[in-house]
Order: sequence, then C-alpha cells, then structure tokens
Amino acid sequence: MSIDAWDEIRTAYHVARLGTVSGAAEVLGVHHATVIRHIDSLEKRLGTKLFQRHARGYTATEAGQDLMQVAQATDDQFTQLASRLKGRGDSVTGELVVTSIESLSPLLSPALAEFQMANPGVTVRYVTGDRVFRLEYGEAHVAIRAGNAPNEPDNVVQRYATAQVALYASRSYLGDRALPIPEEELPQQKFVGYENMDSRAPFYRWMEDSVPRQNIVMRGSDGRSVKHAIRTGIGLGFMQSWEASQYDDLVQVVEPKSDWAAPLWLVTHVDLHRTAKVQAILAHLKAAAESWTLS
Amino acid sequence: MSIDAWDEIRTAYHVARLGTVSGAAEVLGVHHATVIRHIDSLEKRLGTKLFQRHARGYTATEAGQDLMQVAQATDDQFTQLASRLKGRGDSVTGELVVTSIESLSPLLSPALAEFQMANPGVTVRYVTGDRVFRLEYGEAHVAIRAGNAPNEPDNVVQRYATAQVALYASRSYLGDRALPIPEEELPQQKFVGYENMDSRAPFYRWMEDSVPRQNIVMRGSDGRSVKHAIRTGIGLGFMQSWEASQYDDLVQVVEPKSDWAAPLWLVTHVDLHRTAKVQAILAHLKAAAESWTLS
DNA sequence: ATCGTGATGTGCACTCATGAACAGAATTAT
DNA sequence: ATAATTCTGTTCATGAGTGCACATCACGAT
Repeated sequence: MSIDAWDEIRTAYHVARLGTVSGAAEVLGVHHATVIRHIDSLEKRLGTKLFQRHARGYTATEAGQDLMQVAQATDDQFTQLASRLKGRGDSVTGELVVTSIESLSPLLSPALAEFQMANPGVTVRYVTGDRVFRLEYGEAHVAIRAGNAPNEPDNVVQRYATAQVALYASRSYLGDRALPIPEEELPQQKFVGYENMDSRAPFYRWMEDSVPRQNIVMRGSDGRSVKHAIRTGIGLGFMQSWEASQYDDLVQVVEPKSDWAAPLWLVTHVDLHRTAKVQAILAHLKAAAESWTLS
Repeated sequence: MSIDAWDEIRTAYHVARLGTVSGAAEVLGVHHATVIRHIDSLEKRLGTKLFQRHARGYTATEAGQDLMQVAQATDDQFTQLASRLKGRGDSVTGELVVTSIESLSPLLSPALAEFQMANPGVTVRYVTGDRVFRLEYGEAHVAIRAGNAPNEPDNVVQRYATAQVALYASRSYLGDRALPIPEEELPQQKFVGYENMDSRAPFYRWMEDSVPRQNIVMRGSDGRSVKHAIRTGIGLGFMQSWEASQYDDLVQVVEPKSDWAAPLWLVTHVDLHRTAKVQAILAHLKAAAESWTLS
C-alpha cells in the first residue's frame, strides 16, 4: 500500500509550506490549476482532507501538517542526494574496481597502490581471476586485457603497453650451460607451464606447439607458483621481464621471440569512460607504463 | 538546488530494486518505454549514470545504489504517512477544537470534559471569545453559535438546543418582594447588563429596548462578572436557567418571555463534517443536550 | 545449430495532464 | 463606497508524456 504519486506529495508540500496555491505554483514552475488538481487527486487518494480552502489560500489541516513534515524531510534528503551524486561525477572518490588476468598482478599492483596513495578518497579494489569480469554488468570500472584487441560492444578499448615476456631459468637449473641456448635445443629442456594454457597468451601457444607434452614437468594454476617453480630450478618458464629482473637467481635463456609479445589493452565501459574517476586511473596507468619501458 | 522530479526517483528506485526495466514497469503499472525515458531524464538531470545498461537488465552503479537507499527510506516514510492519514480519518484522535461564545461555557464545559474522558486519544481545545472563530480558516472543528441561524457558505449548520434564559435576582436584592414582579414594574428595577450588548442575543435586545439606560447600573465584560454582580445584589440580570439553578441565593423574578429564547446551532465546516472525529463530538453534544431539557 | 524467451530500445499515434483565459469571491487600499 | 489586488476554481485548446508495435540483442534449452 505504497503511494504512487510522489510528485503530488511534493506539490502538496509546497502548498502547505507557502500557504497559497498560487505561490506554490510559482515556485514549482507550473500553472496554479495544476496545483489544485494535484491536491484534489492526492486528497482523494489518501481519503483525507489535507487543506482548508478559503479565499485567502490553503491552510493545512493536521493531516496536511503531518504530510508537510514528512515531505520536508524527503526534500532535504533528495537535495543532499543530488549534491552527493553531482559531486561524485567530478571527484575521484568511492570505489574503483580494476580487473585483469592474474599474471599482470606484479605489474599493476604497485601502480594501483601509488594511485591510492595519490587519491586518498578512493578505495581501490583489484580483482583478478580466470573468468572475464564483464564491464557491462558493472563488475569493474576498468579492465586490463591481454592478447588480441577485445571487441565487445559498448566498451572503449585503448592500446596500452606491450607485456615483455621472455623465457627464464634459475642458475641452479642451468649450471654452467652457455647462454643463450640454441633454439633447436629448447624442446629438449624441462618446462614449467600454466594450468589452463588454452588462454589467448601467444607465448603459451608457442609452448604448447613447440614443447613435447612430457617435457612440461609442472603446471601452476597461478603466477606465484609458476614463479617459485622456476626459481627452484625445475625447468624453464615464461615470466614478465619486469618481474624477473628483480630476482638475481633468474636469467634469460634466449632472446625473446617477437610473437611472444602480448599487447595489453585498457578497456572501460562507455558509460563510465568519461567520468573523472576513470580518467584519473587511466592517466595514472599510462604514466606507470612509461616507467616500465625505461627499465 | 532541490530535485523537481520525485516520480522519476521513484521509477529509478524500482528499477534499482528489481534490476530490470520491464519488471519495474509492471510494478509501476506503466509501459517499459516510460521507465526508460524516466531513467534517461533523471540521469541527465543529475549528470551521473545511475545504471549500467545491458541486455539482461539494468544494474545500479554506486550512484544508483545510493539513490536506491534514499528512495527506499522515502518509500517507507510515505507508506507510513499514508496509513497514518488513512487511519486518522476513521479514528477519533488528535486535536479537536470547539468554539462558542463565552456565555455558553458553563453548559458546554462539562460535556466536553465527558467527551475527553470517553475518548482518551483526543485532546479537546475549547476556545471562547467575542470574535467569531472562522471555521473556513481551520481555526475550529465545530462551533456552537447562538441567535439567528448562521448563513456562511461551506458551513453545515444543525439546529442544536434552545438556551433557556431567564431574569434572575439575588434574595438580598429582592428582600421580601412578592414574586413574580409584574411586567409593568420591571423597567423601574436596577439591571446588570453586558458590555457589548450589540450582540445578536434576543434577551439583551429586549433589555436595551425596555429598560432605561440609567437603570442598567453595571455592565460586565464576561459571564462570571455578570453572575457575581447579580449574586451580590446589584440588580436583575439574565442568566442561563441551568446555571442559575445551581445557586440557592438566586431566584427567577418573572416567567421567561418566549422571545428571550436563544436558539443554538451546531456549525461545522463541510470538509470536516464527514470525519469520524467531528461526528463523534456532534453525537456527544446532542446527547448532552437531552439531559439539559430534563432538568 | 536453431528456436524460444525475455530483455532493451525506437518511431509513431494518441491520450491525458497541462497551460491559458476567464469568472468569482474576499480582502485591502484609495 | 468603490476600486484594486490577490486569491481560488472552472472550461477549453494544446502539447508533452505515454502506450503500442516492432526491431534488436543476449542467453539458454531443446
């Protein structure tokens, strides 16, 4: 039994507040006849007289005063809401959800942390996972995708950076082997792969095609386990160049092939792309990418 | 900077609550195209995207969820308001303002007190005064008027009772005079009158016409002072029979003339006459009048 | 693969709420 | 007293908002 004529309540509110139909009509920007009709309709709807009509104006009955108080509170809340929402569009506050495949985590995490430091009003949520988080369902504000250019409707995609990926091994695995390893000897090496290598990543496609299955001696389901396996010396494996360079015990075994390069894409939803919050994170991510290419 | 489209907020609220435009349209009883237009209009008005649109429905953004919470509270308050007002029309609660000329106070006060005892939910305000309290301004729910039948528009008037008025004097004034005093001797007596006797009361009109002005030795501005003056023995004066009968020292000096009788009228405003509260007080007042004629 | 279902989105005809004009009433000013 | 002002309230023409029909798309089941 809820009321389905909020505008009529709003009209009655201004009539009760000002005391006259004409005054309310002027404030509301409508004709006074409209105000009268709203009041009549609302009174019929509620089954109660809200106003005493006389030639000098409308005076609220008890019911009318009750309604005025409720509507007063409503008007205040709506006004606050409006200024909150208006501000939200132009300021960088609230939640900011970024998603990517898990393997980009070591690259993005520092940049996101920096962004949060620079914008204390925002709480960053960085969600990774195998399943693609869909922007059109509002699951994330911005996604970093790898591989071929995404082609989803209502998504604006920008070329981002190129993930430098190369084949690494630990010194304990290599021993005193000469580097680089000749390309024709690579298939005989032991490898560390990824659990579900049906991913679009081109370097994993190369591994599946070039390396005999029995030589992929371990598969990890996430980046950390793969990284640990390589450092332990189980075999060769792909890693982000940026991440691998942080570990002294890892060495690059061959010059990266050109088709291993995985292009990265910045993807946002059309509706959110214009907002200041999204623009801010995009600018920050691009700036962070500049520093990657330098190192 | 307040929002002037409450109905659109209501529409957006249901969309956010149900997740689909079609569902909201069904609940709201409008076409789904209308819902879409409301959302578009509201988003333009607020300058913020409230929903992520996709083929499976609308999911609320942060802004949309914020709006939903505010609107949820509003809906609750309006629902409570509606049930409150609906109930108020059928129950006898709240304020009840009764007005009359001051001289009827001794008659009405006991009846009003009884009414309040019988209806604890109501707070009775009994206002008396020389100035006529106007029902059309909402100053009172019911008025008891004396004299000629009131003829104001939008007022429903009912014949009530006849105020029994007679001429009284104290035993100290009369001494051992024989009663009743012959009518032709009355003008030579001393009298107690009323301050503003231009009132419509017929017995005061008789006094002005029949008694020489110098014999009206005192005039009171309210009923109590007139009563005290008569009891002190200053002269003859008009009193309500019902009130005078309570004082042993007062005696009726002549048989009441028929044209002294002042008819009483129950007056209510059209808008309030149908309400249960007004009907209750009217019934109670009529019942009280029954007991007067008995005594 | 194909069909079915349930959703959004858009152009067009129409209805209903709105606005303009006028009448009436009461209060205030001259 | 009379005029002027400021309200309410009603009638009628019009336009904005609504409903309808159809197109389109995504997902799921057969």
